[in-house]
Amino acid sequence: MCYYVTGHMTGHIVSIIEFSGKRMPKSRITIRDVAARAGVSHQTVSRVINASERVSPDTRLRVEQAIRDLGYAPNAIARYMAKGSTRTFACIAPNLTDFTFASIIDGAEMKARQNGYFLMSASASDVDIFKNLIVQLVDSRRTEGLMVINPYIDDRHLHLPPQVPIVFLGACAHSGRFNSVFLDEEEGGRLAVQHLLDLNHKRIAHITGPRREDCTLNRKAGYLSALLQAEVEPDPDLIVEGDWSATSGYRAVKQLINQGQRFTGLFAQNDRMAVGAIKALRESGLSVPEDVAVVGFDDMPLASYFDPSLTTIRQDMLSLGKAAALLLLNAVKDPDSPGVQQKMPVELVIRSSTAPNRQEEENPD
Amino acid sequence: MCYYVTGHMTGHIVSIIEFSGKRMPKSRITIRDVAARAGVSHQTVSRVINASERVSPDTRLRVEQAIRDLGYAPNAIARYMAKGSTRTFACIAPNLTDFTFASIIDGAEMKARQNGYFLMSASASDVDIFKNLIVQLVDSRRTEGLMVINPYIDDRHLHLPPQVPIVFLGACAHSGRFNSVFLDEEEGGRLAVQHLLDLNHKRIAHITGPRREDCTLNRKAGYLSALLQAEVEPDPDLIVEGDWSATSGYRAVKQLINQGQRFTGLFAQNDRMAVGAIKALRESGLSVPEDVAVVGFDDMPLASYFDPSLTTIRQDMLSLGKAAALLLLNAVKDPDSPGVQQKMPVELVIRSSTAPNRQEEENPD
DNA sequence: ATGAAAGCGCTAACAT
DNA sequence: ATGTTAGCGCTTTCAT
Repeated sequence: MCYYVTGHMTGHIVSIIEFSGKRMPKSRITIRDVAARAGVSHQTVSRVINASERVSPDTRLRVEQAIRDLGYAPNAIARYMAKGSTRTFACIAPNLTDFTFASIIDGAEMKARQNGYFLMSASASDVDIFKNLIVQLVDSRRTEGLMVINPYIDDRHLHLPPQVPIVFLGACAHSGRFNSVFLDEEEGGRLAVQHLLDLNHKRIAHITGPRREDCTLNRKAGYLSALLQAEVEPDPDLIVEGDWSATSGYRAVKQLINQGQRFTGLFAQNDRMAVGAIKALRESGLSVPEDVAVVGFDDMPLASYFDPSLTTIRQDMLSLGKAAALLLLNAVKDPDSPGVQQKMPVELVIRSSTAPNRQEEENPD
Repeated sequence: MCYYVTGHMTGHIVSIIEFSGKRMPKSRITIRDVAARAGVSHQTVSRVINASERVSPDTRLRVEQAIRDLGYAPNAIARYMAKGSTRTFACIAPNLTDFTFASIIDGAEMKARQNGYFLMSASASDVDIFKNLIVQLVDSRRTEGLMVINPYIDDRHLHLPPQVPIVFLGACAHSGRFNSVFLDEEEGGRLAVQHLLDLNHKRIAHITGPRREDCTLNRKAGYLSALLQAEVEPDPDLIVEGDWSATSGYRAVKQLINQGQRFTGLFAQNDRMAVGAIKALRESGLSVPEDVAVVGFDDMPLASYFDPSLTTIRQDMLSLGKAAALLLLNAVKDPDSPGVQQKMPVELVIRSSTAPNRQEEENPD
């Protein structure tokens, strides 16, 4: 039951309703109010709410009662101002909508909260925004630790502040000053290509991410390493650079086909490009996996619902986020602890884009 | 170039690197340090950093120089402690990974930041976590405003605090105390079904979301309204409840088919269920759109890359988030302002799941 | 076991 | 135009 008056189709402000049931008078119940009511000093109240040592069971009860009576809740700002700690971490990502980023943030937020920390997340599409965020978040001491997702997509890693512990996500830190949590990208590439080799493919095309990103290089290293090990000569003409978008995967395949390249296997560095590639292959009259077997990377949501369902490399982004939060928590506890580089495992998920008629093992959603 | 030592396959901590380039000595440069160096009172420094009124150009320069020399940055906590304002909003969603939620958060964060506010986001999978978050965020005055995504998925809307302005996202507030920003769900349902009717379908199946959610009811109202207007008698047997997951869409269709229901059109209340439904249809030997035309809802990422590409209802979640942030900003400025209910437009996107051989208008990624 | 005093870093309200 | 005095709501000494 909605009280708004209509105005549909055009969208936008529809109606304004009764008075806003005026909010409470900025409830300013402080530790002193509680103290007064309990007939103790404000300090005793402080001791009680800090679950601290020596308070007589009797007064503790009285104070607790007063707290309940007054509906008192400690002011976190004042508290952390006195302590000099905000119990807040921040996470900066290129955007918040990419599901891998979102999963990382979700995981990190959970783990942080379990430990009494909050997480502010912000998106920085370019370096200027990033620099600005650093000032707002770190220089002004709003946060005690920083998570940076994809620090190497541009020069942002050159603008990191010295005051707080930092953890990189999705890339191994090039300097020991920082912590990092990242996937075993190379192993992922290797698993993907090994799988294609096992299916007897020799000419395996490769669509990479943007050249400058670490992750691109590492996945490609895995690709090369698998070929090498199988004694298959890599063909540079089969490697095309994309930009992670489905469209770029589509274009990459069109390009390969226009160039007359022959290949029966294809490894795309993410699922979106793989999906775009499959579309282009079909448009060219090639069927997947019969003519070309395709492997992606990410195991994105609904990867098993594409046609054909996607063989891909699976990772646990939630764990990545949790691990990052944990590193930050440790670094806050022990500021002189060394940077830790933590590599997370990946896993091959075989579906129909490489294995026709294979019984799907599950349909994650 | 990573300095870590190997340890691949198994994952987890890989190596520990050189000393952490010890962080700066908790730089505690305050307004008074600056004042001393500039030879003025701390209050004058405060005036300068607040870009405020009367400071002589001369002293202003001196102060600014001192700030630069010392690398001073104002402490946001202290500042907001003195002012009683944290310049922070919070957003609570069922999870952070759903792309619609993530888009809302991204949009809200941008708009908030443009206006000097930060956004903490947190996921609350159940009511207990939600209640706990309210205490941590609102009662302890960490935040000045609250965004709640999907407040009606459970009883969480009954636990909203009175101290701060609140905006609901994805559902119209049942009470005027709250603001809300929501889609024109009913219009979406109508557009979807009208489209199917226009294609001459009469027997149109409907897969809904969970019964208790507002959004489910509203989309269904649109379905019914379109049928009614076309003088097609709704058949309750064609309506099946899902849970938004692709699997539930799959099951819904299996159920309809097992019951021997006949239908040539299908409207699923979100794209994931639509995708699941299509899979089930195909397994039953029915082709889409020839035997059954399918419409989804959301225009999720890669919706145009499924096979067939998905006809669906598009919305602008980023704008939804921005609008919500704006409402909060207004409410903070003017605490006695009434609750605003803002309805956002939706749009039909026609692709091949209803229109065979249609030239795709674009391939969003 | 409890209280009093000082201060976290800043801003607001009065001085001058 | 600039300085002085009080806090914001809490925690941390240090007394008692």
